[in-house]
Amino acid sequence: MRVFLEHFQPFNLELTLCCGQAFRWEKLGEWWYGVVKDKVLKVKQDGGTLEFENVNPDFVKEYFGLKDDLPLILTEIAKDKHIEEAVKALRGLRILRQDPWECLISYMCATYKNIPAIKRMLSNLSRKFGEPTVLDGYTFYTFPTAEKLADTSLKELAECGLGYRAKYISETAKKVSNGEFDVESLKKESYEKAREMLLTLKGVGLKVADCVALFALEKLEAFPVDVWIKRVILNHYANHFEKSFTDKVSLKKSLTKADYERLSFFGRKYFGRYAGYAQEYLYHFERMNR
DNA sequence: CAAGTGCCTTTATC
DNA sequence: AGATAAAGGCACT
Repeated sequence: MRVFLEHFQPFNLELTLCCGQAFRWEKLGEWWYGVVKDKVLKVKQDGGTLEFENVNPDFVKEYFGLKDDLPLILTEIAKDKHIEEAVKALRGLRILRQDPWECLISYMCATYKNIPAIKRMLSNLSRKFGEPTVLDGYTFYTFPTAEKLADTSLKELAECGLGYRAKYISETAKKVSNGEFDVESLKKESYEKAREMLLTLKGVGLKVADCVALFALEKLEAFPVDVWIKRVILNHYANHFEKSFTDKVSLKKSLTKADYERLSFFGRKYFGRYAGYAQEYLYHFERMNR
């Protein structure tokens, strides 16, 4: 099946899958393969056509953020020369609508890790505790359910390379599987409420909560601040803060809660209701330019 | 090649 | 409130 993209432009599949928001997509030959919920998706883009198999068109439009009015969003966030440059370079990058459970665990794994390491942890977890599905001769694994991870020993989790994250993930899996915590329902809540709820989980700080809000809960105003975004702000937006603040932030390697909130709040106010899009364009642009 | 630094941070403790 | 240390282990330089 295919979607003709004329009503969904701009869209760039490669950028959307490679910008570091999702960790389990791989390109095998001509096609991109990824597992979402219990399905293996197979996708490729030929210019103005998005071809896919194994899934219905509406799911594709939803998952790849094709329903977002990207021309409007890019116009709204293009507040200055620097982000204009990022938008120009990365036009077509969209925010995915990831599965909240998988996204939560993914970003809990992501703390203090680099992207290759995050990919390895998630691939280990899926291979060991997910369900295999074969497509085109390749074996893919669903992401393990909360029930499955709740029943997995800390030792087995640690063997996936999770380190100290294993106990937080185990604890969260238990809360989700026994119904004490409902990640899915946070989609219905406001950004503030969803964030507050996420922060009650151990292993979830401001950065992780903002990532889950943005990448899975449709809170496009969330503005996660990591080391890269901190760098962007110090290099291009320092004039929005007093010098004593930027000096302090650039000296210390980690952000205090208050520092984080200030930087994130700046992003939300300055870029507006689609600040999350601004964040992702700035993030990827900064990394691209090493 | 070795060794040091950095990593889409958070928690615990003071 | 804010500073500090610790927490896997791999990738990059």
